[in-house]
Amino acid sequence: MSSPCAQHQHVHRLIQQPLTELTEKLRRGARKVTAPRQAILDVLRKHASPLTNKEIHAALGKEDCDLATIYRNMHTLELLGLVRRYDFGDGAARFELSAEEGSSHHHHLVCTRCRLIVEVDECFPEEFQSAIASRHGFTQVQHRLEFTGWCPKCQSR
Amino acid sequence: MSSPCAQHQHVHRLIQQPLTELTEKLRRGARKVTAPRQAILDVLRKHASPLTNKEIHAALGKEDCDLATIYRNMHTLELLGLVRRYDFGDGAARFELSAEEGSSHHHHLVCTRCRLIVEVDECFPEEFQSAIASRHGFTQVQHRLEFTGWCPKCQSR
DNA sequence: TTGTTATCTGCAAATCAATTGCAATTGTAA
DNA sequence: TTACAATTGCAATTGATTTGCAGATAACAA
Repeated sequence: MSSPCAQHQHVHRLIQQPLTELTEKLRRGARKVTAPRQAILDVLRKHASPLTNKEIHAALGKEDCDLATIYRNMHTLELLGLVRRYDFGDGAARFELSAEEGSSHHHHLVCTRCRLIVEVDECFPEEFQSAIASRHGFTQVQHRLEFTGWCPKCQSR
Repeated sequence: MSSPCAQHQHVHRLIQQPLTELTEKLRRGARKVTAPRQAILDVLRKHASPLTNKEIHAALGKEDCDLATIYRNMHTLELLGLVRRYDFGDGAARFELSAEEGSSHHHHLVCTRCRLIVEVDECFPEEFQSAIASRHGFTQVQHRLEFTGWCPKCQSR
């Protein structure tokens, strides 16, 4: 789990880019710290709501990269636990930095008319989840909780 | 909204097919009771887990209809509240009869390795949901709660 | 620095779920 | 039985996501 040769790696990193938890995780997973990956994570850091791959692509400025590269990287970043994937039911996956990377664990309230997304802190009780998991013999259980409705502006429609 | 001429309609229905809540709702929504719709609902009645459109299509026997017809009908049936749509994150929507149509309100625990689906009765507390809705000024708020993990058989993988 | 190598990237083509246009068919109400 | 809107089959299309492949590039050791 920890770096095998911290001193040597540290020197190396200082030369190339600032040491962050991000690069730490990438390297631990034998992944390269590439320009597209840093650019994608930068975009996510600057946005409060989860973004689609297309939105991420549009938000990349001079650090532009191929859309396919973004798709591939979102899988990688999700696998390494750097981003969290959401599906709000409109056909496009959305991503935001995972809890360990800035934002805290939370869920979303989505307006089904205008797609406004609001963060919600309420969460499904952990003890209930454990009970469900053990009752069915499941491990590695996580949950996904999403709220949908009409936001104030869309109610008169 | 209510039947304009209940007596006449009743006779009519008895001749064509048994009066059910299904046909009742279809007619209330000015929808026709067609063979594909009855066949789709029959398939859903016979299955415990939510099915994809493709699975429904495959399960239709002699009552086969075009896949596009199924897609169109799932929208209609969802709109009328006859079926409930789920998204377990593997790219294909799934459907099951809604609470009023046999099954009770519940959520799912899905194995991310073999796609085993188990029903879960635990639910997000109603009072919390109301609080969230009013705090953000939303109305028509519903929630989607899904659990994912590894089922007993897939844990050794 | 330099070389080696596995990982990445861009580009184009391919998938796959879901949607849509249109002409023919069918359920409903009168 | 008639009239008409709703529905269907079929083919073509859309839009998100994936994949094959050849040419870069980051990581690491010499």
